[in-house]
Amino acid sequence: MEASTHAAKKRGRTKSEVLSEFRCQEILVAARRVFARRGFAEGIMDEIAREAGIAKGTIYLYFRSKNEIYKALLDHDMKQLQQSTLERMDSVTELKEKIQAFLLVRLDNAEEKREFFRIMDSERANLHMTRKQYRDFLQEPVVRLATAIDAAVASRQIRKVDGERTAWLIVDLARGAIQRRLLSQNPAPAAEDAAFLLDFIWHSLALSSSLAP
Amino acid sequence: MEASTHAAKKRGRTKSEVLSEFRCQEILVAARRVFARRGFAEGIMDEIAREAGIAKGTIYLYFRSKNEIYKALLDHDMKQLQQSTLERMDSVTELKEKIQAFLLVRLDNAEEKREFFRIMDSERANLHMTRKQYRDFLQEPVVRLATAIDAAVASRQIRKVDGERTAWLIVDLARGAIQRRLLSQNPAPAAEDAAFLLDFIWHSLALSSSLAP
Amino acid sequence: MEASTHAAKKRGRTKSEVLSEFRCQEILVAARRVFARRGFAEGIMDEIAREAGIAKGTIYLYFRSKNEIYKALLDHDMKQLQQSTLERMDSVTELKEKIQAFLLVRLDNAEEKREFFRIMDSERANLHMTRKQYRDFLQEPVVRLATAIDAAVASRQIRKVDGERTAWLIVDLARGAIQRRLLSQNPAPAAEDAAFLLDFIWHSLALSSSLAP
Amino acid sequence: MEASTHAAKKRGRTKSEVLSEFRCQEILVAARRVFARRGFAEGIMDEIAREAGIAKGTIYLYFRSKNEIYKALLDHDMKQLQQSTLERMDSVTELKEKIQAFLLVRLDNAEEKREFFRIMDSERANLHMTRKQYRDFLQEPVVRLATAIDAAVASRQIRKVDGERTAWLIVDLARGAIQRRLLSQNPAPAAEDAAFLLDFIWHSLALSSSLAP
DNA sequence: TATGAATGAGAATTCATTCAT
DNA sequence: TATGAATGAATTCTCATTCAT
Repeated sequence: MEASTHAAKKRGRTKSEVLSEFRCQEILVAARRVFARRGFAEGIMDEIAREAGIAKGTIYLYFRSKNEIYKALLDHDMKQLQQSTLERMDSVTELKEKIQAFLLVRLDNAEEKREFFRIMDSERANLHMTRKQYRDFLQEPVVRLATAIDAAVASRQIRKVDGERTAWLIVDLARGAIQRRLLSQNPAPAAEDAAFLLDFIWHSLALSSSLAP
Repeated sequence: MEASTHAAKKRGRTKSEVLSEFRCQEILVAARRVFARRGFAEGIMDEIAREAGIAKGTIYLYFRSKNEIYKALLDHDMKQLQQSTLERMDSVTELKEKIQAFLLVRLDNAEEKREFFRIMDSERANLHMTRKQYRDFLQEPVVRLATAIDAAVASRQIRKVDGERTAWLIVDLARGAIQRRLLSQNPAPAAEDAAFLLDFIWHSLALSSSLAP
Repeated sequence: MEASTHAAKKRGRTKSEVLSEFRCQEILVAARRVFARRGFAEGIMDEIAREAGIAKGTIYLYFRSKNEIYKALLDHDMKQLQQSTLERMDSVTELKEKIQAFLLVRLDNAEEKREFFRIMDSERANLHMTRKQYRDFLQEPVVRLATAIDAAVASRQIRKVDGERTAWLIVDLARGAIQRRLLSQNPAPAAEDAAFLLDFIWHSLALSSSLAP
Repeated sequence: MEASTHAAKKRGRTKSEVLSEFRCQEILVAARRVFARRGFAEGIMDEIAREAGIAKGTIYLYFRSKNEIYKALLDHDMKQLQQSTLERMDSVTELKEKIQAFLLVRLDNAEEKREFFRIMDSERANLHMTRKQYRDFLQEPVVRLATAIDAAVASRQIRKVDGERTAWLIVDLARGAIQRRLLSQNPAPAAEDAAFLLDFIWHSLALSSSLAP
């Protein structure tokens, strides 16, 4: 895959290679819509084919089975979300900014990719991914957050907390916010939700709060 | 079982009513296991029957359809979780205690009822419940938390926050913790996770923390 | 059957014999209603049981199977219709009266026994009776009619026609009239339909009509 | 078949349309046989598939359900009988000829289409057609007969009778004759039965018969 | 004898996958 | 490569019949 992409850039891929990749994308786009609408079991191949504007049989030239499509879809979308999350996080330096970047990119994405998030929450997503896959998907941004938190602790910017565990809490808060946004008819602007979360989180991490007993 | 039959006779239920209810329970127990394993869609009825040790046709004496079972199951388990959550929360008075009660009861339950939580996270749970039902299910404890938070704000026990929004965050944190516990092989004791969450939340709510910019 | 009935008249049947026959009748009455409503395939045993006010299992103490009930029902009702038809026909002497008697008894019966007539027209009635049974059922009145027609021909009361064939036509006319009555919402009085048929038939049989070419 | 395919190309149907229609016909032919044999209720779809030499699933590419097939079948065959009946009746002018045409076409058809007539007599035919549909099916030829009868009355060709009622009698006679022919092993030639019926009818309608009291 | 819960074979229908064109 | 008709295993649900009480 990488090889052919690379070669293609240099001298133009063969027509059929381009076409082939294009078809794959078309199918995944259609499948994403259909799975998001119908779930997995009812996500019928006929409907994917119709939505992609090709014949049912054609799908099998590009994917071995319905399962395969599902997995490819999950993999593709997870990787993409992963990547844009990391990019945005790496573009800032301060912990608070990193947390904000994380929250914003997740909430924004959920807006654009309702479909993906529906799928991610679905039963099949669980059945199709191993636990390991699922953790890995979440892991990478958690590691960045954790590292940044640990650094902030070390430099006394925030109170002493366990970096990894805290990072997971941030992920949970983002996830919950997204789910509520998906369920609600007229969600508040993403930025507002993000701000509220950041405020909550930052208050918790702040130094020297004088707590009630 | 015998005990309950005995009790039933006193309160006037006929033997067959008791038996009938017992069968219903048996079926629901089996269904819970199977749905948690397989999700909603695949070859379920045969498996539920096998798991319950009865014939397929028998199921239809007690439930009109597969859907019906699913809904009964959701309804039953949600109500039970609801009830035990509210009981524990109502048994204490301070906000911090209420939050702690909420967290503990959710985490404990998740331990006992892995299956229910798997189902609750599944796609079908969303398809089968109206949004309203789903919100209502979460709502009640949220309302209690929100009320308690607002009261604590009023009496200057904690800083000024929006009660309802904050309550939802607490729910999200609990949910996330549960999911991670379900995925992990050897989760930490529930009490420990609860303590960590409570600490995080309470730091955030505390009065007069001096924040970094 | 005859034997036991006879004995019973003399010294009272045993209680259980009476009860048993009573149950049989109850079941047949219920079955007639249900079959007429639902046809055979959908004529569910549960419904018959409910309609008869007994338990489903009980039916099987009196009839070997659903088929058996159906056949018993057909047999019983056919015999009864047969008998009342013959009685009425035998109570008069003239051909015209006999035809009239036949028509009236059929149309009247259809009124009372819509249910039986619905069943008789149903697919199962055909599948359950051999052709022979079915002909036999119709045959007996046909024989009487045919004999009377032949006699009337011999005595020059009517023109020369084939008795048996003509008898069948009369049966057909009665059957058609009944079917139309069953389909119509407000059928005319049975006597009126019968009069119209008799008029039609009698004009056909009359002597020395001067026909158009 | 080839011929029709060829013709189709001229008139612009695609090959697949022709094929599709052909499959539909195949299925209907098979269904007609099976329904005539078994009635509507029992294990039909497998048998239709076997009889048509295709897989069960294939049927559902052409018909939405078993019911649909039944209705299509009824509709098709009724329309066809209707049409040939009317054609034959319209090709002659005299009442007597019209009656004869009606009788002949019905009896002839019954010969060719035993199966259709079995179905028409079955319980499901009644359940599937509204009363209105059923009457309409019979109605059209009845209207023609009735009109012709009324005209013949007006022109003093026959005695004064109610056109419509009399027309129904003719239909009943044809129906009865057909049923008897279907039940009998060696029925007389259709023409002979038709002649006998016509004779009976015509004697009844004739002018100035001097009736016995 | 009477019951009605339990049974399980069998029905219609769906849909992922194959394959001839 | 692309098609979409054909396939048939798998699924849910029904209901005549049995059987323990």
